[in-house]
Amino acid sequence: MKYYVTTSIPYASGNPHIGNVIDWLYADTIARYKKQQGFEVAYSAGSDEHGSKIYEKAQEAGIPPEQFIETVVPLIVAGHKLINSEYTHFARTNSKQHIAAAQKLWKQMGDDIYKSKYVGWYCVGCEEFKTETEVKENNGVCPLHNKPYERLEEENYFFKLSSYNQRLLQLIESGDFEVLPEFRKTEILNVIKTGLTDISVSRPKKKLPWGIPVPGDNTQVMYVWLEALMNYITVLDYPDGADFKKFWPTDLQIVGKDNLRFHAAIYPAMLMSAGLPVLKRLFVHGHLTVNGQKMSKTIGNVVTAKEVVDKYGADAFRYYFLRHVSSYEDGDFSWPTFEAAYNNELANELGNAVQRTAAMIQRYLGGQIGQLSGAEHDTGAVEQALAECRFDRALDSIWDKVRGLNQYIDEEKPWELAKKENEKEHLQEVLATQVSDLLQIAHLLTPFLPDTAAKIAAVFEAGTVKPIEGTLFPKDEVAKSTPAK
RNA sequence: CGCGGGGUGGAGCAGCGGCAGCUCGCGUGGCUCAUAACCACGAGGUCAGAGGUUCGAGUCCUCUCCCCGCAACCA
Repeated sequence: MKYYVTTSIPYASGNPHIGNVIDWLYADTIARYKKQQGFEVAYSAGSDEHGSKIYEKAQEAGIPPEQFIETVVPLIVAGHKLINSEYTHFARTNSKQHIAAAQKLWKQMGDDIYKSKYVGWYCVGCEEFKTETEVKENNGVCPLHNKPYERLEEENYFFKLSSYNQRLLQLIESGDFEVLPEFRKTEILNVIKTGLTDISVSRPKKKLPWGIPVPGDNTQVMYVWLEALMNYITVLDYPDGADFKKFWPTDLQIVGKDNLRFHAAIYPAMLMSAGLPVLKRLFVHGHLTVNGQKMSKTIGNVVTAKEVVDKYGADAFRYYFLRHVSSYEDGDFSWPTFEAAYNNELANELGNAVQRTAAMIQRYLGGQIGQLSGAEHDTGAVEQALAECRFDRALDSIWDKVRGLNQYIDEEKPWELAKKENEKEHLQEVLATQVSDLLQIAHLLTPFLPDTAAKIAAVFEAGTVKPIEGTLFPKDEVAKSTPAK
């Protein structure tokens, strides 16, 4: 039983965006879940290291692009560490392995790639082609350079995407390639139905020196996104590597909604063209807003994963973004909402349930838990939610259990049982049920909040209560260190 | 008529044909094992608007208004 989950790789031009981090969070949660279920799991992350933006940034910094990307990759790696994202494979598109494999794939696509001329509006000042709309909006004159756009021809390689229309429709409609959520499937089907056109997949090397050379034509380099999409394959050491043979095809690809077209249309077409099995499933998540606004440097509302993790820890970060950011739609972050979730749910409901249970066992039973009830737990709701990538719902239903436990404690009133000599046995049963519930909760929580789950399990696992040093989700500390905003 | 999402108590959301529900916040009460935590009860909604289908509509259909996102080879 193998499971391969892949995440879109961020462009290595600077610090990773919190949107990238959310990608990893979903992937990591699924990876841990599948591992828990006994699957052998591969989880790939990486960095996209070619293209004009990186080339320009490197020039600005006065260093060669090879060197520039080495300054960015550690930031991406650090981003994973920050939130406890444990990828098994890391794709670097400037690695020898990737370059060689990408060229192999290009050749594998055979006649689907052909040379043709691209004709468009070009601004000599900007040194780039402009879209029809942009040209129209500016009345045919580039506002930056105050020069009219020129009609220009350029030789490019093209990918015969148009010939995959029918096969893509069939693949997606049949569910052989599943697109989640349903409305994204509708969306991409509409796009495909209006007709996909062939797309340019290379650029003249003169204009874009930083890329992978087209095999057999060193005047052209591959378009960045084309070879970037190949990372999911090349990272497994395509075509002969053991990992490729074991893990391909991808079971679940995770992308943001901005990437829908690339990953739901172009990418599967490329795979078909190269004669490879198509990925099985694509999960498209939404974007994040801050205080209801799009995150933007201009507005100045950019929130980084680091700020949040530094203050509250990786598990609190994971908790908020998995539960309170909608898995399907766009989600919002704000400090007050985050802090409310932290205090009410993590500290008061979960943390306190652990604490009161541990304290009562120490006080009433001398720390000895005794016989656990072998009560059956219903985990169907969590499994169902995860099967649909509804991380938010999955945590909702785990929290139903947390609340249920607190209610149970209040109904049974162990502190009263403790006063009655003839209720000793009943008391032990009640407390054992609490422990069994908490162990169950910890088990369910493992993929979502790995550290927290391990801490809870450690308190009760041994049969004797081993209190946590400090507190799960300390409230006071946080209140002190974060004055009201 | 480019494509998609959304408009439900103060806030955030669920419900998608059968008594309007959840969390937060607010009010009242209970409890004392616990991280000033926990539990119960309550107030608060003409489900964006109009029309239609139906025994019955947030829920289906039509139209309108208002938000948001995506796309238009330029990853």
